[in-house]
Amino acid sequence: MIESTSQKEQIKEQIGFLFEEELMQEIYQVGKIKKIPADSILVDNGDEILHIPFVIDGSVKISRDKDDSELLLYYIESGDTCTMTLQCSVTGSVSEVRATALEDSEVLLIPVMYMENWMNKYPSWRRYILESYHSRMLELMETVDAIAFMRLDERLEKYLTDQAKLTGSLEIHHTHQQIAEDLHSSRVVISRLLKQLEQKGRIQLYRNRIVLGSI
DNA sequence: ACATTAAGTGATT
DNA sequence: AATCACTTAATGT
Repeated sequence: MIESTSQKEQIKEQIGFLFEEELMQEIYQVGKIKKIPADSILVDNGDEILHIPFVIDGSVKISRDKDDSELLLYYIESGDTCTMTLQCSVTGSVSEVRATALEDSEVLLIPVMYMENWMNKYPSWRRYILESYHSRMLELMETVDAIAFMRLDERLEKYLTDQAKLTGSLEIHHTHQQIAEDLHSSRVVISRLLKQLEQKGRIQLYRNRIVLGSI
């Protein structure tokens, strides 16, 4: 239950234009706001999905996690939701992915029991869910393309610019190790490629910090 | 001052 | 492009 007026305002701003007023009222009734500190895990591999998370502030990274190694799939920004969790909510299965907050973020949690009901009751909800599936699928294909057709150095540059666009900052606060994990490579390789980019004048390197020259 | 963690580098596969 | 082995640099206690 969302009571605070300011929180309602914030939700309305992020997703209000998507849904009719009646549905918004239901969302206020059953939704809960949760704050997610940067780098904390929202949903992990194998977790049972009881709520559908909508990102209303910040951004979340969705990654595959297998045998201690990771691979970044895509990001979720404000107003979006993760399709994997939608899938799980319907089938009652567990999550196949991990969701990590990229920065301090806030999510709106909706218990899954309302999902099907809303699918029938609200066309706007149905449309939103289908569109969400579609765009997540497109993003996934973009990552598949990148893995299949781009060299690692190109992928790294794309990773850096994507990250910058997402956070609206030219500074990236990740270690080389973390970047290596996202790209499913090794720290040494990433360090070398970053060094090359620095020598080309594209970026500047510091400890725990990378500054992009431009996007 | 010392320990820990992040980043840089040559050599090898 | 990955891994090993090692060095150097930055940061925390």
